[in-house]
Amino acid sequence: MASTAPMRSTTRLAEIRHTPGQVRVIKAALELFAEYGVAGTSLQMIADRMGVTKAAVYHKFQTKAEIVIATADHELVVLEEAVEQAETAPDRVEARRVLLGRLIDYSVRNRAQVRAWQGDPAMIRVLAEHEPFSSLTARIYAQLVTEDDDGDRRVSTAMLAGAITAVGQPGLADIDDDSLSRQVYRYASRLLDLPAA
Amino acid sequence: MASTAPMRSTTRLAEIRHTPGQVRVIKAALELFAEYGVAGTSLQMIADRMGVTKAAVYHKFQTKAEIVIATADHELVVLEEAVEQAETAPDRVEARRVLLGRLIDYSVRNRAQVRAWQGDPAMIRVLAEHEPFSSLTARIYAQLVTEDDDGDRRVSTAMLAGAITAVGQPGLADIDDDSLSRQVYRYASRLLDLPAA
DNA sequence: GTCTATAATGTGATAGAC
DNA sequence: GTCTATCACATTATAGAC
Repeated sequence: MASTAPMRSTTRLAEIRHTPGQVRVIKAALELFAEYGVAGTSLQMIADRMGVTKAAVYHKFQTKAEIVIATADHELVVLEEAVEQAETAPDRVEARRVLLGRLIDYSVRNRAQVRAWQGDPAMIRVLAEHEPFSSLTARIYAQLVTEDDDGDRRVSTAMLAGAITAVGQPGLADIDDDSLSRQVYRYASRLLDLPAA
Repeated sequence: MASTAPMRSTTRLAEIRHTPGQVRVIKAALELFAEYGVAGTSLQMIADRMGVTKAAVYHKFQTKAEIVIATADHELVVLEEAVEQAETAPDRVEARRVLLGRLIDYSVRNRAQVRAWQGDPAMIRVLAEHEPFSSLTARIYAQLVTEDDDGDRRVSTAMLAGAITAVGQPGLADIDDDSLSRQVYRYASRLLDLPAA
């Protein structure tokens, strides 16, 4: 938050490095996870989409869990940047505006992935034991929810998260990114009692 | 809707009958789907939870897809009743109030399942080809979205669906059903421009 | 880095006895 | 209704050649 020391993750996601070969695996895996879910995606499917064999994939990552974590780390870098920017904002309201705007922007521009992700039990299971993720989540919530909040803001924040990730619904596919972002931001501001932008 | 003929599903979900043995499979499957996702749940896991063998499960349902559909049908009966009630409401606003209230009530009281379900690619894949489900979805949206709506209400309705299903988030587990329902209803009313109850 | 080949196990599904 | 036993195949993962 703006007024207290930011909670630093022990590992900064942006510092995690992947080889070009690993990034190719990550991109293929991300598409498939969005389409079939983590549990519904096999290493054979990843290999097929890359046009190589399973053994070639295993050369870059030793287990499937590692691939899941790598895809998460790769995507969450954007959210890490967003929360870091919010943590330097001059006041709480501005911090929330910045963070909210970037969360929505990211979600809209990665609709399919965001939708598939959140709620995927296999992904949740892996991320729950992944320190950088829990740390990042805590930082985001620290910006959006004040410590003395009653149930109200906790509920509205949870609903906000659900509402934002709803941008991936098939029925909204024809709405362009900018227009959708603007509308989502407006409704999200209502939920958080923020003045509309 | 109140003013036009309701779109009838070719099959009424409430008329689908399951044997007691089938219902036991459905209950076990629902728990496991919520915990591991559809793709992450094997027939062996279902059998283990029931304390029987796989063959005993196959005696009640011939394929895994049938189990998935049966769990959906079993749960969606409640939503079918809700939309049927809304369709007999005297006007649109009242219809929306009724439907929204029942959707929220159902979601809150079945938090874990609702959260796991929506967004599970394997579930979506099966339901997409399942006529009673697409028919039911169409009826619900017909109540919540008017035909001449611009993007605005489509977006707010999508966000609403996401927001409601967010009640399953772990951080809200300590909030009791009634209190959570009330708060969600209040925020949901804002999104739909309904007068607060 | 990528391949073929293979191991060990899990999967959906079936046959037939009780 | 439930069981044991089994099938054909998919799965994660490894070994070793090129």
